[in-house]
Amino acid sequence: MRNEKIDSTVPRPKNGEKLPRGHVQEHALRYMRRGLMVGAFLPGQVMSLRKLAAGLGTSPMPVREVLSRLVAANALEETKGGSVRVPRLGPEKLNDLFAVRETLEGMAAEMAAKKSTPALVAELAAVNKQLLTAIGKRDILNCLSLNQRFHFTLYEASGSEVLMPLIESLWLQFGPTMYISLLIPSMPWNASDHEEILTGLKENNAAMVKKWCVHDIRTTCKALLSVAGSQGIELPFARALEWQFDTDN
Amino acid sequence: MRNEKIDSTVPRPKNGEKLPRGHVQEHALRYMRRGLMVGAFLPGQVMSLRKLAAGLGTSPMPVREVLSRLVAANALEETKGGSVRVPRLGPEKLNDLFAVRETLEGMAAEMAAKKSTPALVAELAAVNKQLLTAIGKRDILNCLSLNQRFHFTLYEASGSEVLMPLIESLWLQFGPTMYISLLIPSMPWNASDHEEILTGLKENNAAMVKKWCVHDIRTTCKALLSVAGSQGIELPFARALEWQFDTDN
DNA sequence: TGGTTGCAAATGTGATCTCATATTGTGATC
DNA sequence: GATCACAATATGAGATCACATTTGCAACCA
Repeated sequence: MRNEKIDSTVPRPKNGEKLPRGHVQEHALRYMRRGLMVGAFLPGQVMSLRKLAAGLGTSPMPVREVLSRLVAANALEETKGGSVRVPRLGPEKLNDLFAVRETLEGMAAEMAAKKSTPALVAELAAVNKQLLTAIGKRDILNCLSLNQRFHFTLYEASGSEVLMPLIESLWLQFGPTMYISLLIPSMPWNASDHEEILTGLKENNAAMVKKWCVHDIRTTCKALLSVAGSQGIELPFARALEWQFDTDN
Repeated sequence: MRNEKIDSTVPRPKNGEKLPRGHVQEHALRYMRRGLMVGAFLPGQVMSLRKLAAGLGTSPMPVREVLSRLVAANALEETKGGSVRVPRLGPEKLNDLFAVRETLEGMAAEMAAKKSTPALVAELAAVNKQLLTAIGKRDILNCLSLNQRFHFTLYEASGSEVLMPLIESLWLQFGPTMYISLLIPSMPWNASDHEEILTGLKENNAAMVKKWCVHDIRTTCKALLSVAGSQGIELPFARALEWQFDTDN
């Protein structure tokens, strides 16, 4: 993953080429989701419709639709004035969120384990190897990205079209808070749970996979809570942050 | 609940009165959600942006935003042409959906039981009494509505702001299919599980509440599967149905 | 100096318009 | 009579506009 400056402008058709229907919206949605997941938008930050549209080089129209979807997915919340902002998660809601994560992702992990294939194990092992490398290099952004890829690859293997959107909604909710909070202390990254998950998959031990997946989630929750203030994550230098990220997913 | 013909027109301010911000959208959203829950929209039916807007007496704009949200909540799916339609649920997805229901709603029921109050039990008992009356009168529409109120009242008591939206998303997904399928046979309505839930609440037995809540869901799933074809619910007379419903929720 | 009021910029909402595309209906052809 | 092509219509996406409300800021008063 290259952390090069994003070209937020919507890719236009080169010269008289076809442009797919709903192309702008799709791009805007990816941009927003990626931004939320990678910490480009801070908890509490209000998103201006017009500014976002200007940043993307489009009219406010597609952005409105995208923001609506994100509000519906609880990734954003609307203020009394109709604006939307990134939710600030207090400890109690963080606990709620991660309790549901344990339930839902534990279920997905168990389902995935029951239909595991050598190909899946190989892919997960490869991702985890990259993750270990990123950890070794203290490359936090890649740690987060690869950790997400590991989990989602596993959950996708469950084959449930119902579970995935729900899990994605949860990740979008805690994403901004997590990605910001992990910048404060030097997070002691640890992929040992992932190794246990891989072992469980190889042994076709669904219960073991579920157990360590839940353990991984619980560990993450504790880490987040240890740095989360009562009013959610607060960063004195938050405003100074301006993440640059790319949109390839 | 009165099943009078809905006045789909957006309520306008009487005479120079204040009109709340986002009033039209809110009305449209309620209209759509209600319609999905009460079987006004059939699985497979495509929703035309302009027709819906015309029916509501507004411009397509608010409707677009509402449809976006419903798509994000997986209550609607978009066709290749960009239109949206009510999803048709096959048996496998129905199973998926109800497996997640068991997990999520079982969790909510358990949480609710742990913080149950006499007031909650009284309210649930009252709703269930109405439900029994509706069953006795073979008032299917009220059965569905009251059954929903029973479950949601229970889940709300869990106090989880994370769980509720997810559960609502699930209900919106199977709502149309369920409300249509229950019109085919004379469904043997049975609220005995609800009685067990009430007993469990009174005895502060969270495990019992969860157990019977899951049992209730599983029973519903079996009933749905028994009438669902391989391509989702099919009704020869589907097109002839035109439900009239009111929007008070 | 602290709180309040008033004005101006910014913002979201809803409507209207254009355009490219998808859908549908009709007619010609095999 | 069925199929395919083409035209007419319908539809969604995106842009632009108008307006009421909210927000932010600054001047002003206590």
